[in-house]
Order: sequence, then C-alpha cells, then structure tokens
Amino acid sequence: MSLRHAALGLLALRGEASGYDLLGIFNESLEHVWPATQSQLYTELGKLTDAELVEVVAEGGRGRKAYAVTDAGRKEFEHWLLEEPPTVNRRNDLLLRVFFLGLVPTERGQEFLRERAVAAADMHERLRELERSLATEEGPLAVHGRLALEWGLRYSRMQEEWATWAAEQLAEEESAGQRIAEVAVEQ
Amino acid sequence: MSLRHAALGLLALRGEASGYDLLGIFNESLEHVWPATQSQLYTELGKLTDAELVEVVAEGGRGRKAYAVTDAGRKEFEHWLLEEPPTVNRRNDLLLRVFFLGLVPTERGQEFLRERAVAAADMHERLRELERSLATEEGPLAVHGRLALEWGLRYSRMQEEWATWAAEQLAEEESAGQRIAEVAVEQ
DNA sequence: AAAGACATGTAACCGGTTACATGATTCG
DNA sequence: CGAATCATGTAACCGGTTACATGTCTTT
Repeated sequence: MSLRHAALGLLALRGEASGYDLLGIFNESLEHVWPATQSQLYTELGKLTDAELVEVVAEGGRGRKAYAVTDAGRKEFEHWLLEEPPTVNRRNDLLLRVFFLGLVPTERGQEFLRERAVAAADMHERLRELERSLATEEGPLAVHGRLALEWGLRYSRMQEEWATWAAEQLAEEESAGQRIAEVAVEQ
Repeated sequence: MSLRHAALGLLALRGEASGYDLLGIFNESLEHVWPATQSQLYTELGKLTDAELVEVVAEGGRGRKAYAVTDAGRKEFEHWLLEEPPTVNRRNDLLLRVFFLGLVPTERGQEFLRERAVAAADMHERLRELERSLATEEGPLAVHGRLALEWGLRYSRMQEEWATWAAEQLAEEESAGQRIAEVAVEQ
C-alpha cells in the first residue's frame, strides 16, 4: 500500500498540491521508482481524505482541489518511512526464466543471457546520461535523487557482470559435459 | 502473467505433476523467485486446461489430477522464455523511501540507510549458507539454481555497499551544509 | 481412532491497469 | 475558433492474497 505513502510524502514535500500536480511528479521524478496512474491517484486521494490523512485546503477553477497533509497524515507517513521495514520485491521475471534455461539448448540459453547483459549495459548508459544532465542541478531534493540514481547505476552494472558471467558458466558446463561424454565413448 | 508460464515450465521439467506437486515446488525451489498461493495455482491450472495448454493425463485417489503440457503449451512456454523480453520490476519500495529521506533529520536518514546495509548483509549471509548446503548437490537443475543464487549474492552485496556509501554521502552533505552555515555566520 | 499429509476448489477483497466520460481554461 | 492543457471522476477487468470449505488416504 505504498501509493498512499508516496502521495502523503509528495504532499509533505510540496506543502500543497492537486491530484493533477501529483500526477506530474509521479510521471517525471517517480517514473522509475513508483509509477501511478491518474485513475489510481484520484481514487487514493479520495480515500486519504476520508481517512483524514489529507484535507482539501483550496478549490480553484476547473474543479481543481488543492490537498495538504494533516497532522495525522504526517505521522502516518513518518511511521511508514522509518518504522515499517521496506518490503522486498520477491518476484523476479529474469530469475524465473533462468530457472527454466535447462529446457532449451545451451546455445539459446547463452544467447538469452548475453542479451540480458546488453540490456543491462544499455540501461547503465541511459542512467549515466541522466546523471550528466542532473550534474548541474542543485537543491536538497537533488541529493536524494542522486542516491537513487547511484543505486540504479550499481544495479545495472551488477546485472551486466552477472549475465556475462552466467553465459560463461553455461559454456563451461557444456564443455565439461562433453568431456565426460567423450571419456565415456573412449572406454 | 508469469504464473501461467512458471506452471507450464514446471510441467515441462517434470513431465507430469498435480497441482499439489507444483505447489510444493513453488514453496521450495521458487519461493524467492516466483511465489504462488494454492488458490491461484489451482485456478490457473483450470484456465490452462481450458486454453488447451495443459491436459489432465491421469486421475488418482483423493481427487488427484496429474497434468502435462500439450504441444501448444510447450510452444507458448518457449516463446515466453526466449522471445518475450523479461519485464523489469519498476516499483522499488526502498528507493521510494530514499526519495523522501530529506523530510526527516539527517541522523534518522543515516540510521535508516545503515539498517538497510545490515539487512542486506544478513541476506547475503543466508544465501551463503544456502550455497554451502547446495554445494554437494548434483544434476542439471542445480546448475541453473546456482546461477540464480549467484545473482542473489551479487545483489545483496551491491545493496549493502550502496547503503553504506549512501549513509556516508548524507554525512558529507550535512557537514558541507554546516560549513556553509558557519561561513555565513562568520561574515 | 486420531493426526497429519494429500488433494481440490470457491468467494471476498485489494492494488493496479485500461478505457471511458466529461468539462473548463488558456493560448495561438 | 480550435487545440492543448488543466482537471476530475467512474467502471470493468486482472493478477494476487486471505480465508473458507470439503474430503481422502496413510501412518501411528
């Protein structure tokens, strides 16, 4: 249930914002960390209002409603941020496929892993570019954004190295299997 | 929609199995990669049967049904495995919190990051133990399991190093901020 | 006879996605 | 005037979780 806390956090950062404003932040700053759809966000703001964790502090043209966190909301947010242990993402599509790689010829498996290495390298490069474009920006928000960016850089690098290593492992495994087969034939 | 493909893959590996058998595998081998509940698995086997990707090949006592993949199922599975690009998990609870770390005192932020480092180190150690217990096992399945395990080892190591680094960054940022404040006071 | 493993199924709910629906204001 | 942007809301659907419900076979 983190969209709720993401919304609370953004309102805490901004002081006050409309659903539309928050949606912009989700699509820009939080796109790679916690995406949200318009539908979901408006629904959640309704629920947050009902739970009195946020309140409408102003209404403007075009039906605009500006929200702000209440004291209860800020408390709930800080509890989530520091007290609740982050939930680890247990499902991993990549590793699930790796688990089944024995069902296809070794060559196809290696190909798959090498493709993953390339994809990870691409991602790394895209993040490097983002880093360069962010280098000039200042402000306290930028500091924490950079921590997240560095995580992405390290993650993509790890993934690339692992995939390359894993492809080599498959090659070794196959040649070891062949040697055993050859010895068996010789005897 | 990967539970579907996980089930197909397990049936392809096993040749034939019941829902109950598959559930055991999900709870043991796939627990950290793609967990599944009993409810979900039985429902999915029903859908797979309707779609003619699997079929009931035997019925035994206690209402047991043994399933096997059909040709169409095997084709669908291999297409998923090698052709469909793995979907990247976009939501990251940890990074979402990092994004908001500016809302609490630097000390609390550092504390949070150091806790993450410890949690990652713990996970690393648990995987090391798993590795030792697996060292004696043989078989083609073990090879790919080891690739996944190595991913986990590298991931937890990366996370630990990153969290430690990030906590240091916050410390530096704060002392830099203080120096600026001190200079401002002196002038 | 009781306990535990084997075995399957359904219903309610929840978070999230896609698509549908509507309207106001601003800018060129 | 028309297009783009601002702005909010609802309904249907989907994958996944929790809980409920039922019954059989084996082992002690």
